[in-house]
Amino acid sequence: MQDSNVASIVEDPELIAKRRGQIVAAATQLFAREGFYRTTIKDIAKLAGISSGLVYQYFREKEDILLLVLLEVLDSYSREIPQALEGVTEPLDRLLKAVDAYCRVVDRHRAAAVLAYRSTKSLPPDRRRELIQQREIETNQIIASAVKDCIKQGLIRKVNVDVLVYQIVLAAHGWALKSWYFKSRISLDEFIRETIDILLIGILTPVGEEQRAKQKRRANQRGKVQLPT
Amino acid sequence: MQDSNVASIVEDPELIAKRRGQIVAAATQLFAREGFYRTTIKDIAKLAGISSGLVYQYFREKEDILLLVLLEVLDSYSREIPQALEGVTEPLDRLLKAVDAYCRVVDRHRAAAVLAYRSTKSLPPDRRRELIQQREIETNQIIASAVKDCIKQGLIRKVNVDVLVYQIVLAAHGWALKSWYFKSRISLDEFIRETIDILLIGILTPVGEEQRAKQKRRANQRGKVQLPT
Amino acid sequence: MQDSNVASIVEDPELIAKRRGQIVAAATQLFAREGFYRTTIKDIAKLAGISSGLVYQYFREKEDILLLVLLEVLDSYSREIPQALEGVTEPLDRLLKAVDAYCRVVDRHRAAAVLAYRSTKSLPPDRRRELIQQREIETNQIIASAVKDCIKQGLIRKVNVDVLVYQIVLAAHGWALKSWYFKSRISLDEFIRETIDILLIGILTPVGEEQRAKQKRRANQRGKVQLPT
Amino acid sequence: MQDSNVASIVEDPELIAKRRGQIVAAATQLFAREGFYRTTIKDIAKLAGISSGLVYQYFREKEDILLLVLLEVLDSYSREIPQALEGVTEPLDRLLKAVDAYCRVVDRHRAAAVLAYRSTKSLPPDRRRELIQQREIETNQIIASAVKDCIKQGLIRKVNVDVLVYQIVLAAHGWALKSWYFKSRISLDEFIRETIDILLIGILTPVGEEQRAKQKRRANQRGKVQLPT
DNA sequence: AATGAATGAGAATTCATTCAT
DNA sequence: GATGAATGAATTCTCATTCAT
Repeated sequence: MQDSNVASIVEDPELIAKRRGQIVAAATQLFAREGFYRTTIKDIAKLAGISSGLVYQYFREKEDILLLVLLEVLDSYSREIPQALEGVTEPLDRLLKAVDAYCRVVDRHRAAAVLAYRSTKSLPPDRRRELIQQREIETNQIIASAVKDCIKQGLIRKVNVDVLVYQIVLAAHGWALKSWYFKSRISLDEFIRETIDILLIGILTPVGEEQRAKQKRRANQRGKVQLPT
Repeated sequence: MQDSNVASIVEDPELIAKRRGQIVAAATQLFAREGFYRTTIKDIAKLAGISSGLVYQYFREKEDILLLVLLEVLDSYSREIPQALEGVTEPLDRLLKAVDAYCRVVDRHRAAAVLAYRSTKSLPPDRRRELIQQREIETNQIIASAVKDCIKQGLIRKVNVDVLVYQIVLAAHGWALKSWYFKSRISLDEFIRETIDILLIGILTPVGEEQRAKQKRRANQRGKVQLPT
Repeated sequence: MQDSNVASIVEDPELIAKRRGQIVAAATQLFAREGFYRTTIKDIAKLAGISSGLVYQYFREKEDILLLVLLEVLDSYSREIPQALEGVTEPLDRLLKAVDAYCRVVDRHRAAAVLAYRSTKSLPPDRRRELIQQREIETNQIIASAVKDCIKQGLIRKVNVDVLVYQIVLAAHGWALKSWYFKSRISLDEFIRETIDILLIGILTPVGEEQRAKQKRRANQRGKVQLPT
Repeated sequence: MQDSNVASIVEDPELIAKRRGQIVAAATQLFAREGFYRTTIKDIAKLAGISSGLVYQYFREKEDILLLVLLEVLDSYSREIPQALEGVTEPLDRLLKAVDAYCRVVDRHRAAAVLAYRSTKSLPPDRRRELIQQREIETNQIIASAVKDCIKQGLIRKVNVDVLVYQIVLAAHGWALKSWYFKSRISLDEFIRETIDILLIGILTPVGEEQRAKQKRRANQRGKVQLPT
């Protein structure tokens, strides 16, 4: 549990790490289940097995807990995805593996992932929100650089990287955000497979030259689309 | 403003519609800007130009207002998208138009769209959340049926409809959810174009037979992907 | 109960006056008995016969109550002393009457008078403290102008007005501040009589010329003292 | 630092004296600047250079610190005034010197002097307050006996000793209590001179027999005043 | 003796909700 | 129907005091 601008009264770094760990773990659970405002400091303290006053030895205010909870989520992304990519060298393999890993991290931290969408606004709008956004951008870099490598090697088309990256990210988050829907309909493995399938080769059917040209024209009216010939 | 299981003390349906309209409009604005918990009934009443007591003649409790606000957002989708599709008959055209329309509706109600992600959990978990989810499923049907039509006519591949629909939906919502990122980087038109581009034809480069086979094999390891031959 | 920069949520001035009156009366009693910090809002509300929440419809924070309580005390001085002087025209008579009246006001508001000494520091140091001090200076003007009139007419010596006025004021306040001492030893009437006695003619014995000169010389060593010849 | 009924866990009297000295010195500073309730044990401990837990080895509770702080202030009076009187034998000289010394002690301990007025009520009303009052009475004895000596020797009139003593004491304290007023208007030396001037010979102008008789009559109506003939 | 982490009672303040007018 | 004053439960945060080390 890094400090991240969050002040603590206690000095001992080990103790800080331990206590903050307890508190953040409890808070993550409760924030995810009940939401930030419905969760009281007393609830958090009780679940963490400490007194409510002690929370304030490690966090200046309730919102600081939320901050660390959210940073934890983001950190779990930028920790676990690179880890999954270790040893994978082929650019396209790396990209696919990254998508796969992202979805699986989200799945593992499902509640926390949703939390990030729900509660970021509960932070005061100052540098703390920026902290979160900065972290999100950093995490996205992992995906982005995999995408760029693929483009560089001509493995994927020259698409807009920002849009593609967020398409991937949102799809992954979607597994958590819409788990109420997917849960009973599809497994994580299938979800990942289908998502990659669509992303990689699109949805259009392969068509004869004539058809394709027609399709292409129609699609091109919508904008930049350059169907492969 | 339909009643939607939300009880009111006042009888006159016209008055109910008018007052609820005022209140929901004010609440939408404030919930979007400040969040559900930070917004007080007094704030809403003041912005709506009525007294705080009067709110309770039209809503049993604060959460009922949120419910209507969220239903309003969802309704704006299922109202405006079909409207945009009027007169468009070709299935693929309809699908592309639907995506386009969805993104534009989200753009218009940006704050409200984000609100749906942030505040749904503020509703008690009972039938009210189901109400929202039911409505979301209904809205998604519009996209889903366009997809299915395309598949039926062989215009797009047999992809998993649920996954594709949510991919589209999340991409559209992404425009609002990540507007802090896109705002300074890309226009709505570009965003829509790029999104459709990726969805339609995927990201892989068109390759010679040999290459493609190799790619395909690799991709297939990841799951179902069946690259077109 | 004038507003004095203290904000209220309620608009109706009559109601404000009534409620603030209740609250300030209760608070005065409790602050005097228990001190500012030992007194809780709940205590005040209960004694005032209202709910604790209602207090915050008429005062923004606890310290605002203290402010009004203190201003009330000071106002009682500047209201009651001039009233006692009505019809008294002879300057010396006015001065003596003023001293007498001051002591009696202090006696009547004994607890509140002490409160002013105890709790002014509990106010935030900004303009609120200045407000109190400004008011004190204004009240002292009543005494000061009586003193000046006497001097102008040659009824009393040219003493330092500031010092004299505070001597009078402190003596009057002393009746409250040291009531634990005086209570069992002397009556208010006696106290006033003795105080005026000392102030008017000092404490030195009338002495023969020679003695007096010696005394005078000794006294003069201490400073400005100019014994009358 | 005498024990004064204040219990300590530590045995070694020297250590007790040293630690209590540190704590009381720090507390005096903080109480004076921030007030009793605004000052925390942690603040005191930090300023005293010890841990907060250690405070409770030398004081049973926070109020015990206040008690010692206040006793310290009172002791500084009864220590420094007699010291200033050393070698002064003439009764009137002693009285004047006592007044002078009192004002100067108050000036030196200005913050602490005010503290006594502000915080005595923060003590529980039991024997501890009595302890303070007893000490105050003792200090006043120094002034009182000087006054009595003067009266005995016919140097000053037979005025009410209690009233006169408190008049002197309050005037001296006034220098601290109203320093916000005097600070910019008068020096300590002037203040002392003027105060003594008024006390010694009163404020009435010396007048011809006829005038004086009139004045006397008027003054006498107010009470006991017996103008010297 | 000393430290400082831990406790938990307590207090100010807010605000959804009710109710008299 | 409408108003807005009144209620009181609930929550955050502070800090005196205790206690394990």
